[in-house]
Amino acid sequence: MPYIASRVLERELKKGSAELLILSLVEDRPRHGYDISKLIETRSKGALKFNVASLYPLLYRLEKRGWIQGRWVEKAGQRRRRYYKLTLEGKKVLAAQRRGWRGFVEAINRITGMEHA
Amino acid sequence: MPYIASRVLERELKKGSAELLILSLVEDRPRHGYDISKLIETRSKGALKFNVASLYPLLYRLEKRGWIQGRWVEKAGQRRRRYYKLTLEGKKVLAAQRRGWRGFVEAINRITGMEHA
DNA sequence: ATGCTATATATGGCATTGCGATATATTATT
DNA sequence: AATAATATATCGCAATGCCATATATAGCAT
Repeated sequence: MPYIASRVLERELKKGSAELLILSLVEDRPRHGYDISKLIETRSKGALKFNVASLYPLLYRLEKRGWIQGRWVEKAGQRRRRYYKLTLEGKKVLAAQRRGWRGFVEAINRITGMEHA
Repeated sequence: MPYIASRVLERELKKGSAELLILSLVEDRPRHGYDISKLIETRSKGALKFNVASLYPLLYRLEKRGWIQGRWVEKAGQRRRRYYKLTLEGKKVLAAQRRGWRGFVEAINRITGMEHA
């Protein structure tokens, strides 16, 4: 029963940054859930992997809060997709979350002695 | 009912990095719980605040895993304190967690477009 | 035909766990 | 006498991440 610490850390950390990730990814263009999950995997080079059982409920929560707005898109020969776009309110939240993220990283680095990271 | 996004983010993120913070703080010298909680507050300039109802159970968990080792220190005119020191196993875990943290930050920055942060 | 993989969304339910609230104990300050 | 700071401890609720599973479509291999 080896305890793989860094993997645990990453799994735990992903939770808190999930909103920031999603909001960032729908910033430039509307995206559907599966697209978001794949983007997170590829852009992080496999370091982060979003479980769909976490992703979809989170998308619903963000939409309920009015940070993203979804609409169904039907296309022949394709399963229907729900594309989410960032709302005006969402833009403000994203800006705040980016500030929060930066401040948080600085705080952690200060405490753990990783200034130069 | 204003939704303070960055505060939510920080609270959520703190969870995952809690182990890294504690292990880092007992790296140079043994420290007791209250000391650790105060250090996190001061070194982060108030950005991070550890709830004691989270801190103490976490210390027990880390000790149970063998990453830190505690011992009671009694001193006249003082409430008894439990000083935790980093074990050999803990040192390895801390190194792995630091690598994990760095990789995680890089992954997030890549995904959210904050390379230059 | 059949099975497997990728795409795409959805959810029941369990297990984890963060934290508000509260408690106990000692010392110093007002 | 009351309050604040130091120091550790825990009950119990609420939040939520994810395993497992389900549904539906399309492409490709066997």
